Amino acid sequence: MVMNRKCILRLSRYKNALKRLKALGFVKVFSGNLADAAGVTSSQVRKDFSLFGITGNRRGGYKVDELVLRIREILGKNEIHKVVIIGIGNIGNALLRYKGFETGGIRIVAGFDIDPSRYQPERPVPILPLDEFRSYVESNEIKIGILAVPDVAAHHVSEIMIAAGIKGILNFAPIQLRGADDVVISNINLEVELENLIYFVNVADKSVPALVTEDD
Amino acid sequence: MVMNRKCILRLSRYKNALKRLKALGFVKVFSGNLADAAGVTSSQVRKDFSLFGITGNRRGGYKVDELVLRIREILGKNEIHKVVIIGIGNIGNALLRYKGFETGGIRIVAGFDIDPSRYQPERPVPILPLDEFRSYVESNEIKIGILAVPDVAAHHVSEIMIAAGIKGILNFAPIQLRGADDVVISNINLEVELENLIYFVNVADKSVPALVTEDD
DNA sequence: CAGCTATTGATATATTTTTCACAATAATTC
DNA sequence: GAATTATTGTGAAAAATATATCAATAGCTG
Repeated sequence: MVMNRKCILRLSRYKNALKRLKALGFVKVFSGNLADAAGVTSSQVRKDFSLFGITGNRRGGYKVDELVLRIREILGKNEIHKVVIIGIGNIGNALLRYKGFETGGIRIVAGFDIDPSRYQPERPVPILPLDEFRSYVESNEIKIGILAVPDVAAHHVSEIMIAAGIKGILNFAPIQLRGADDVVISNINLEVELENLIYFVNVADKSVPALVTEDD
Repeated sequence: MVMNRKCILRLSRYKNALKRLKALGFVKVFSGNLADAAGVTSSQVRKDFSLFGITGNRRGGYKVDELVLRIREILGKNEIHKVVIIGIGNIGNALLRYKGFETGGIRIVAGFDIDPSRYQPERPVPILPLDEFRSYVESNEIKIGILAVPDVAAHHVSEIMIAAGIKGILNFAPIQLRGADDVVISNINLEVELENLIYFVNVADKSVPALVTEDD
């Protein structure tokens, strides 16, 4: 089965698109509707679905509720997933306070930092010393962590995370971390993204054909 | 010339890798060094370079300083690029205060919001009423904007940005925005990224071969 | 300074990803 | 309820992307 990261990313987008379509009153959708809402082709939608064995009705499309449930199941979103953050600076703090995950089965449960002035162990989402990271992760069976420390610390901290048993890291530090054998790492690099925009805005200025980019 | 978004993203990463290699004392690099540092193959590095007419010396590799300068030139990073943010909530505020752009030629110059309690017009990086967005963008010739408003407002605000003359949008709202003809949009969707990690961590649990993902 | 060696740059090959095309078929119409 | 139509599901084709190969050659060695 040829099923890759991009395909999963699209699955998440389909789920989001479905949420919007549902809010608009859709009870069933056709691959074309979803394609429009998610910004892809209808072939792509059907192909993606076929990879995961998602089926609809010929001529009848897909029932929105069933489809959402099926996608959530594939994405493992029918359970709650606990997530921790290391590095409670600007970005880490913002993510710690970010609302809007919970509906989707993602719950940020704790933050960690080395700076004692940032500790807030009594809060509902506590900010704890980095020293306590490993025991917390182990006793709470955390698998996913967000890394939001300065670049110089990033590699070191990623090793701490992996040693503690974290299996998925969302990395905001501006260095490209590489996953170990059984650890998945997603890198989000704001500067790289902005550089990309700058590049394409510049070439557009030079009247090269317009460009639209997707994330992935 | 087959030059796509991914290729530009890699160019940014090469630049970052070069910065690190330089700090390590490298004066010249071979495609293999860069490949290792950036997590790609050496063929990929040379292919990317050839697309932009970047040349080295056979047997002599590439001179780090020249290479960095050339890449910066291609990315348009030898000038300062002014960036604005709309939506000074958690994320927007964090980005407004984020250090580490300036070295790279990116400067966040102002934030905008509809909530008067957030206005701070006297700060070095002022937070201004959204009403003033258009005139500010026009008189300061801003081309790049970060969109960090709640999902329900995202589409509307993106139209305001485009109407004001913004040509590149970095979108943090959890809906997939689509670019107009001459507007480039990059979507960063935290929930989608986390869902992705969750998926791959889950399949890894089920002892499927290990997966490592790259951003893009 | 002739021969050797490592590396680029370019072309060819392989792989991955997307789109196309259409048979199968479920809903709708008459 | 037969004919028609719209939509899925999938295998084949095309396009895009990445890797491998190798001749050309710049630098190194003795």
